Amino acid sequence: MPELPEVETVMRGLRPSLEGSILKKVTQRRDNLRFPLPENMAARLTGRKVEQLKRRAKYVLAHLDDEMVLFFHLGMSGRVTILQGDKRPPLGTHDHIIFETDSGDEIRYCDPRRFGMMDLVHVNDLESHKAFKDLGPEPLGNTFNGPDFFARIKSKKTNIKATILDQRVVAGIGNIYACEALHLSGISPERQAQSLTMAEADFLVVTIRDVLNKAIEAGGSSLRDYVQASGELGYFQHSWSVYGREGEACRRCAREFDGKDDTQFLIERIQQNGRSTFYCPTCQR
DNA sequence: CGGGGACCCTGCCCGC
DNA sequence: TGCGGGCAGGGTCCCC
Repeated sequence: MPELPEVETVMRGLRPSLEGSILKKVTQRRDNLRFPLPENMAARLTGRKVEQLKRRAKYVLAHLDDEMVLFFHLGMSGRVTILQGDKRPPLGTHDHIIFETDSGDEIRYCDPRRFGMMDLVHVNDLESHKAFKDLGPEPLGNTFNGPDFFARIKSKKTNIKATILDQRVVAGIGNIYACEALHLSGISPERQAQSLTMAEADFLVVTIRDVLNKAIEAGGSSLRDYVQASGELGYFQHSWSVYGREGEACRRCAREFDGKDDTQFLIERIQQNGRSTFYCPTCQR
């Protein structure tokens, strides 16, 4: 689930509990996720103060007071839960790492499939780390823009869907928002990336930003409820335009063909590079 | 090098 | 009710 907007929401949700707090106790319940966890991670983190939380692509980074940076990725099934006060349900099988702060908050990192990862590196080694060295621009930052994006894709023969999922091209987009952005922009996921015109590339950049920003807003608005209710971050309700809507009427066509029978404009599902793509063959060209 | 497929792991849902 | 198959929002590696 966690794509850029969800990871941003998780990071923002963690800030009140972690920024400026001291990690009083860290419990590590297994020695690996997708990759081995850092040697003696719990001991190395205990007593450290978290100075600042940041996000890069789909990673949350915690800058510590000893020039080290703790960072994690949620993979497909990772979740973070904040527990406060007396409400402390028993640990589940997949609660792998638990952080307790000096103000009494408990943060649980849970990941059933263990496609997530966590690592601890010196701040000077961050950019050269395997996780970050090949990442493309942040889609919501200034370096992701029409001209640069167009230049990056102009020689790519692969389809545009796989291209915007490629973290080296632009960082943080996952399967849902790739489908959503292409739908909103009216571009077929099957188009070769190099076939996009400058105007189309430019518009796709705008729609990617738009889709991500709106999702972050939606996450932010449900975040307060989530933190208070269950403490669980990152999973909020959403109504997608195309994702998961195979066989249903295209909302974009329904708008454009207002008054006509919109049941003929149905969302289809295809496989691209081993993953499902949802799109409307009528309005995505 | 670019591109596509296999793979890592668990849970869930569906059809039989 | 049990079981097998397919599917899931991730990234990495390996081979062509």
